[in-house]
Amino acid sequence: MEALTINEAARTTGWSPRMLRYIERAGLLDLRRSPGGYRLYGPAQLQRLRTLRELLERFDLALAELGFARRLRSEPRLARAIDEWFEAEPQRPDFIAPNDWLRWEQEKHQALLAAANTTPQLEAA
Amino acid sequence: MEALTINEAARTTGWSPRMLRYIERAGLLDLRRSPGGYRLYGPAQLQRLRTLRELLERFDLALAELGFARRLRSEPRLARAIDEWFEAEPQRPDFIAPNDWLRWEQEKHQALLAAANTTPQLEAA
DNA sequence: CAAACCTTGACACGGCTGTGGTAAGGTACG
DNA sequence: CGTACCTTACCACAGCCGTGTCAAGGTTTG
Repeated sequence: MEALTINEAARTTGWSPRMLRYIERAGLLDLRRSPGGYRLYGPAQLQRLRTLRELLERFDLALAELGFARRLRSEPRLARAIDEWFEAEPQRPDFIAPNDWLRWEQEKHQALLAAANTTPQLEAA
Repeated sequence: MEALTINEAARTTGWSPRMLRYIERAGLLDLRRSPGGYRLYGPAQLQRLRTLRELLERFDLALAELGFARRLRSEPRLARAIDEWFEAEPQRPDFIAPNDWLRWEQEKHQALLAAANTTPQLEAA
């Protein structure tokens, strides 16, 4: 049969079955299905799921953000419009503002980390 | 004085003062400040705010998404990592899945539109 | 100095994200 | 055919986004 069903895939990738369905729905992974409709996970999909996990963790990304990245690649007009907006008017309000946004991003992270620290955090069994 | 304070800027851009502060905080607009700390909006900033509004409407974007786009431009490693992820394994699970994700995106939009239709929707005065 | 305006910080609220459940019903396979 | 597994659909819930509003206190300017 050479392809895993959802629970098996869940076990070998670390995602919950629930999330595997969610990820498919979010357009981040296409799967084939068995004649009866079962999701089938082949080696490529499994690999993709593992790297997905790494990617999200490494950069603290959300699935929705990847979804947006995906949209950027599939809508060149959108990508161009955004580029133009950022490019326009070097944003210098006479005094270059010290990266206030970095602080803002970091606050978010700190909140997350604080929450994570109080959580038991299951290590790989 | 040649620079507007927040309420004046709000009136001429269509954003609420609240949102102007939010936009600054989200890192989408840098401003200079008066000696006393008042936000000062010059012509460049006002223009930027107007085009921002257009951009969001035209592509149905969220501020957070622009924030992410900004992050993409300022973190090349991140951008590369994401590119690689999407590039890897042409995602063909043997049968190319009919764009399920398009439907998913459209559902979101439909919900939004439905909501918008029941809303009075203020035309440019 | 006083009136009008600004600042930050907080509470509030609906809507979406990311998760976890559970129920009702179909599939796989010994 | 029965058991174990899968599917979709829905409820739930914390946390963040986009907004509004209000309070306490500083700034501007006549």
